[in-house]
This record gives sequence, structure tokens and C-alpha cells, in this order.
Amino acid sequence: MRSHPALDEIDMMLLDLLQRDAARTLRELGEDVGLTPSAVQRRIARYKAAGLISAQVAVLDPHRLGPTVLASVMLTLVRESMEHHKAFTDRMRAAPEVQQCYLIAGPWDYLVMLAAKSPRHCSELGNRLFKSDENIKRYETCIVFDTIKAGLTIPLGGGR
Amino acid sequence: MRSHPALDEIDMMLLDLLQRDAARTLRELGEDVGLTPSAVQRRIARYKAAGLISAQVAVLDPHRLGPTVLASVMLTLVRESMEHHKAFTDRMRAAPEVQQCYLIAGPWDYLVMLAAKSPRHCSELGNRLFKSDENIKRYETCIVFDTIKAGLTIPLGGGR
DNA sequence: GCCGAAGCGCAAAGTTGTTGCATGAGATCG
DNA sequence: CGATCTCATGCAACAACTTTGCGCTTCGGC
Repeated sequence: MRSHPALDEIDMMLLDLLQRDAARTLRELGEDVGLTPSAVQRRIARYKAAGLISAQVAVLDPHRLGPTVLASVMLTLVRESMEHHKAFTDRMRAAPEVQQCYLIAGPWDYLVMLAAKSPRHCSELGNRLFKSDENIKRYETCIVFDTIKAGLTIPLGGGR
Repeated sequence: MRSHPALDEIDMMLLDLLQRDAARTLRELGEDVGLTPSAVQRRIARYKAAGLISAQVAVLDPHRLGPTVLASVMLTLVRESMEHHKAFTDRMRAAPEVQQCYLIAGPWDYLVMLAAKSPRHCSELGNRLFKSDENIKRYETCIVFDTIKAGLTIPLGGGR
């Protein structure tokens, strides 16, 4: 007995449609997958209840909102205890300028994506979030010159 | 004469609310910013027309959809002509497993975030997208152990 | 075969999103 | 200094969408 009866092909299609455009109506979605609006709505309610859909957000265009500087930061900690990791991750979660933060394998411990309002702001962020932390051994910042692609889309095409 | 009369404080609040949760009703948003639903709806329509809101998407939880492997890839090209860059970026844009792709400063040319269905799939992706490209000098893949934070939120708090 | 669970379509009911219109606040210009 | 024009708002009517109850069918045990 599984808590979730497994997702069928229609579920995959719906989730894929939704992660591309969540502003469409139930009728449109229904036509695409071959269901009535009410059936679509019940499925989507199921996804939300199950936590499959964790959020529904508007994606803003950074460069139309005024100057925006994106940067990637790779870093390593000095001590690797649970407490030190938690202290760091809590700070990342709390900082609104931190778009993404990943614990990664390899020479670096973390990869962080920053969104700042100016080069100066970006530098300040580095100081505040990383330089002033005694437990960060080293960090390397790479300014983003251009965003080729940005999204959080998960591949759902070929069945899973 | 500016193409866009500049955004006031209410615009910033609305955009900030929307990039956090785009599923709220116009009435709720209106109460938060002190406007009627129709005023809110007209502002949002303006944002969309101006391209400030580039998409409205559902964010899926990768790990509730079955095993998912995220990875970051840093790479450098051999030749840096416009054509070579375009060939590469076109491939990135076309690949559904490429979540994000940035042109960056520093020792590497690009940072790419991948979403794969398994370690094997991830390795295949590396071969298909990078290893088989004669114009990629070197690339380094870091598997993501844990996602601390993921989003595309832009800081709008302190006025802009 | 019988029975319960689950999903669907249909249609009514309830909300929400959208639009026309009149008002009022600024800005521009004579 | 006032006339005028533009633009955003609130209100109210309207249209569209979402949600829910109900009966039906299907599928899997028992």
C-alpha cells in the first residue's frame, strides 16, 4: 500500500503543463489532457494536498525592474558539524537576496545564487553573508554576465 | 518621457507579493496594499503587458515526484566567437533538463544547473550536452546533495 | 457475483476576474 | 492662475471561472 497510488500519464501531463504556465484555466488544461474542468480541478487539488506543487509564483524579469546583478558563490566551511551547517543554512534561508542555495559534492561545500541591486550591493552581500562568517574558509564569487535560461522546471517527459 | 512612468511603492509591494504567491485573489492582494480588486487587476495587467511578469508557474517538489538528481556544471569553451556561443546557448535552451544557464565571469564561461531522473541520467546528460561538444574545453560537474533554498525571487524590499 | 473505493461527467452554486463609466488628483500649457 | 488633458481609482454590472453535490461507471478485493 503506497500513500500515493502512483501518478498516471495524465497527471504527468498536467504537472508538466502547470510548471510551464500555471495561469491557464481548468477548461484549457482539460482540453489538453482530455478531461472536464472539474476532473482537472480535483487532480490539482490532490497535487497540492500531497505537496507535489510546493508553490505558485510569478516570475519577474530582473532587468526590467531596474539594474540587477546576479552572482554565483561557491564556498567551503571550516568546521563541518551539524550546528555549523545549520547556522549557515538558516542564514541563507533568511536572506532575501539568496535565490538558491545548494549543498554540493566536490571541492566546494555550497553553491549560492545571489540577486543584488548593484555591484556595490553585491559586494556588501558578500561581506555580510560570507566574509564576516568565521566559519567560512573560502568563497569565490562569479558575476553573472547574462542569463541564458532560468527556471525550476523538472523534466517529466519520458515517464518516470 | 519614460516608457514606464516608474513604479510606485504599491507596485513594489504587489510584485513582491506575487513573486511569493501568485495564487491569491485580487481581493486579498487589494487588502494587503490598500486598493480595490479592480485597481489591483489593472496594475497586474500592466505588469504583464510591460513584461515585468515573464511567467506564472507552479513550482514542483522534485523529490516527491520520484528520485531526482540535481547537478551544477561549470564549463569553458575552446573558441569564443559569437557563433560558438550561440550554438551552445541554443542547445541549453532546447534541453528540458537544463533548469538554468548563466554566462559568468571568472575562470569558467558558463554555469549550468541540471535536473535529471537518476545518477545515470545525469551522466548521460553530461555526455550528450558537454562531452560530445568539440568546442567545450573542460567541464566540472557537482552533484547536489541537498537543496537548502530554491527560487527565482528578486529582492524588492528597500525601494529601488 | 457482491461491495467499497475512486474517478469521472454533468449541472448548479459560489467566487472571482473583467470591463464601462463617472469622479478626482495631478500635470501641462497657455 | 485657470483650463484642459491624462491617468488611476472606486463602484457596479457582467462574464468567466472555480468549486461542489450527485449519480454513474470502473476496477479490485472478498
